Amino acid sequence: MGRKKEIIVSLPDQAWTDHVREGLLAWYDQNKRELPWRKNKDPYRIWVSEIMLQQTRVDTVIPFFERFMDKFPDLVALANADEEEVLKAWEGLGYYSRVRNLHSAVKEVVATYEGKVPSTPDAVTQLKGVGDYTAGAILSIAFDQPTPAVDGNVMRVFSRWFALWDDIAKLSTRRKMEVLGAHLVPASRAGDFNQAVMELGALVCTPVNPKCISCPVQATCAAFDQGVQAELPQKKKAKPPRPVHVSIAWIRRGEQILLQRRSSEGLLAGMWGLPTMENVQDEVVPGDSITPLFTELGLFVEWGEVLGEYEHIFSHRRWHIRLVEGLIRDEKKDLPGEWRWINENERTQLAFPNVYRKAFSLAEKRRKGLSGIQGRLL
DNA sequence: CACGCGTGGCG
DNA sequence: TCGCCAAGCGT
Repeated sequence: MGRKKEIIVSLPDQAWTDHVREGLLAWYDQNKRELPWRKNKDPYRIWVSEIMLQQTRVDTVIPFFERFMDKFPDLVALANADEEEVLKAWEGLGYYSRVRNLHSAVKEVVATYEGKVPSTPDAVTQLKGVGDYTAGAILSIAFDQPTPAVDGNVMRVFSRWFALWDDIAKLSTRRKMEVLGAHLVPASRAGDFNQAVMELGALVCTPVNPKCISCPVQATCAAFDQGVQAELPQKKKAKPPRPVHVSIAWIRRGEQILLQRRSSEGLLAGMWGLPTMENVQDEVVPGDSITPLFTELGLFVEWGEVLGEYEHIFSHRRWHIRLVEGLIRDEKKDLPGEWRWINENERTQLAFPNVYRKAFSLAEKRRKGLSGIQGRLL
């Protein structure tokens, strides 16, 4: 009563384990990709790469990682950087709280651990943004500790290898996989072994059309033996993104544009953007209305023409966007800090998520397009 | 446990 | 074209 649910998982015997470790490590030595974070075992570089790789493909991460390392070559450089500069380096990579957590954790390492990434499970896991997987990856890859590192790849590989039908979206399933991983990971080359399983998942044991024909563990794969590799892993389907109607305001004052820094919590936290309103499209009528949002700012805005409409899909929201010109009629007071008038040069210093970069290009294209049409008509 | 949190690539 | 996904974490 009151104790944790026991994890039941049958473990392979020692001879089998020794054998598959050898095979997998040999395959890894022959087939591993040369990746920028594999050049050395600097815990800082491993850490940054693991944060970037969360829910993100290797090919997407590579250029971001290179630029990030040029800008912040070591942990102290990152700790001393301004948050704006750090966010700018993450611009376009998504899941922006990752980098704010990383920045905060790196400062913590400077303050508490003399700038050295801690190497105990408790200390690493306590770092902001570092969960069980990332802790295991850092400890095994950078510090050669025989810790499991169970991510989506590993769960897919294990699900097939051992024919496990548990839903991998469940926490209890991941715990089970961690028990397996802890059993399989060798005392030496722990990091290579963990990366070998992930590399196998990325290159061979892929989500669709796994390349079983060239798989180094085919002979011991339960799913292949039963012909069920296409049905594994079991995973509950994600809910589709919820549609939302959003109005985005393009408000100019001479050469300047009105920008708003988004809240430090929630969607696109801490990023800069254009003034954005949900579910007010009916109120955005060219020629008349003034929204309450701008009234509070002492800003009197008349809606102008609709510059364009587009859609932007987040993981959980589908924004149906109407980009509307706003015409400043009067200004009463100074703007609060999260609001700024910015010209085009200053804009390049700030970090914007893609949804607003699309708005910029649409607004600017639209301006050129209009003058082009006018030129022809007149 | 379920949900919030981005983006780009691929079949 | 579009649904599905990819090296998760915080709450």
